[in-house]
Amino acid sequence: MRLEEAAEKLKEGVRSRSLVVLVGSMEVFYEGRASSRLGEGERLLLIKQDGSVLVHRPVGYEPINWQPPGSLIDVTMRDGALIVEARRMNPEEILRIIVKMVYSLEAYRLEDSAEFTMHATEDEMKKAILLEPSLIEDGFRPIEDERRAGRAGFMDLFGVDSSGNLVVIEIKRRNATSEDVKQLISYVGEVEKELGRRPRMILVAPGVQRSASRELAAYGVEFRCLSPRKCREILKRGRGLDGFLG
Amino acid sequence: MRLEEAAEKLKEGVRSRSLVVLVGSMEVFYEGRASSRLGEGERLLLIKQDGSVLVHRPVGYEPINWQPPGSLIDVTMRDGALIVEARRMNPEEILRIIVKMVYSLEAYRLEDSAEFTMHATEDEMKKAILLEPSLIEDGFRPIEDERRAGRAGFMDLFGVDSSGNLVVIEIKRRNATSEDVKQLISYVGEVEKELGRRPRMILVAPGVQRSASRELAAYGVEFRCLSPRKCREILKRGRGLDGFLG
DNA sequence: CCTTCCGTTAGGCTC
DNA sequence: GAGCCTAGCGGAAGG
Repeated sequence: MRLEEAAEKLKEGVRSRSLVVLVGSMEVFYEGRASSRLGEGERLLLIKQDGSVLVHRPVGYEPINWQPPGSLIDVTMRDGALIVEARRMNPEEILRIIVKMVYSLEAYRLEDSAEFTMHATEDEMKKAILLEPSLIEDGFRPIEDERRAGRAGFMDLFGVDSSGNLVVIEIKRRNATSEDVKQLISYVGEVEKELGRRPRMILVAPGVQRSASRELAAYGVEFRCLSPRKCREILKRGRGLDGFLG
Repeated sequence: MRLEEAAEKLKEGVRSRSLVVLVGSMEVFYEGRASSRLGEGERLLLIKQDGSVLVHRPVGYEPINWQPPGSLIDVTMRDGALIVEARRMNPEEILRIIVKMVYSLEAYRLEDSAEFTMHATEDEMKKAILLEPSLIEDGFRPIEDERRAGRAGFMDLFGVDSSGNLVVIEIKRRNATSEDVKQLISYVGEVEKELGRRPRMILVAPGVQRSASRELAAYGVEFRCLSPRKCREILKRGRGLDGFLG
């Protein structure tokens, strides 16, 4: 496809807020928070309906260069070259793409209003524990959700065990880090200040990083192995029974 | 395009390790570390030469669903539906795309061996300071780059001031957090243990988060405002003069 | 292989 | 709007 023809099609696609898909050979320059240069090569250029711009190389998950939604897109021919510029302010950044050859260029008006749902988040792990407190241990009773721990922040879960001891629970959907242990300890410090009793500390996660496991022992923090996946199964079962979690 | 025809073209594209670009209507299911569902809608499906898979909605910088490089891709027709599955293990995850309609489907063998260069990273901030140590203060002399601070990790920069005091410098390309202050303090603790002298602590960043600014004062950490952009200008000037930084 | 840290992080949520 | 935190973070570097 001739570059002049491509320029017109690109302009029209951007003007009509279409999804523009261009495959061709191009150079890319970026200047803003950082700056980068990418020599000529064959790539995919994507301009979305909201002004997002993505330059994808033939490999890799991530775009090599991009501009986030809301960028102002400008298509021009200058000295026989097809130039696509995407600007944003705050921070002021510019992405300049010099298209040398166009193998394919199409614009689409796509309709996508479908709902996206994501499960097995940290929040769902908490819901599973509330549904089945014995996941922590027999006799555990949750008392408060997201209780404030002074200036340390909010505890994931606060409850009592079968002996009446206070229990502070920190939930992580990924392997626990020493940072998570510290966080739990800081909560417990606040609770002790406030209530005058030192609670048990339980870290709930699918696993523990090695560095964190040392600290668990050092600070007397207990660990319960629980994965998001298991929680999801529990919730599914729970929903199947009465569906009260919606 | 008929789904059967698309399936054949997809299979061939994946087999020949091409970049496959499909625009059409599809549902998406993901199950792995988390799980997600996305109802039918019009989207762009990208399958890269290295087994990366990206599903892009018409808006937004990020893919709504994806699979990283190295995924095993499987294209099948089942009950009249075109199904693309991308699996990975470790962690075990599966992405399933049910294609209902195909508006466009092309496969490309792209050649892209161009070099990518990026400037104004944290590393370049350090180079700027090494080039102009007075950015820290008059009389500052850098001694060591990435000096080990016991088990605390590696200091960004280690030097002495005009009075002969040791100076530990931590560089951040973004606003400094209280985490960064803690990191700096832990380095200094190790240095003090090792050398028996307590160094000055200087945090270099374009700004400080509010929470961190309290800690700066509390722990006697000094702050120098320096942005990646300014560093880039300094390096450019330095290169312009003699280009010895290559 | 695992751990740690950086990113033009982006995106979401709170204040 | 600014600040702060999380992510199916991804990716790189180091051990």
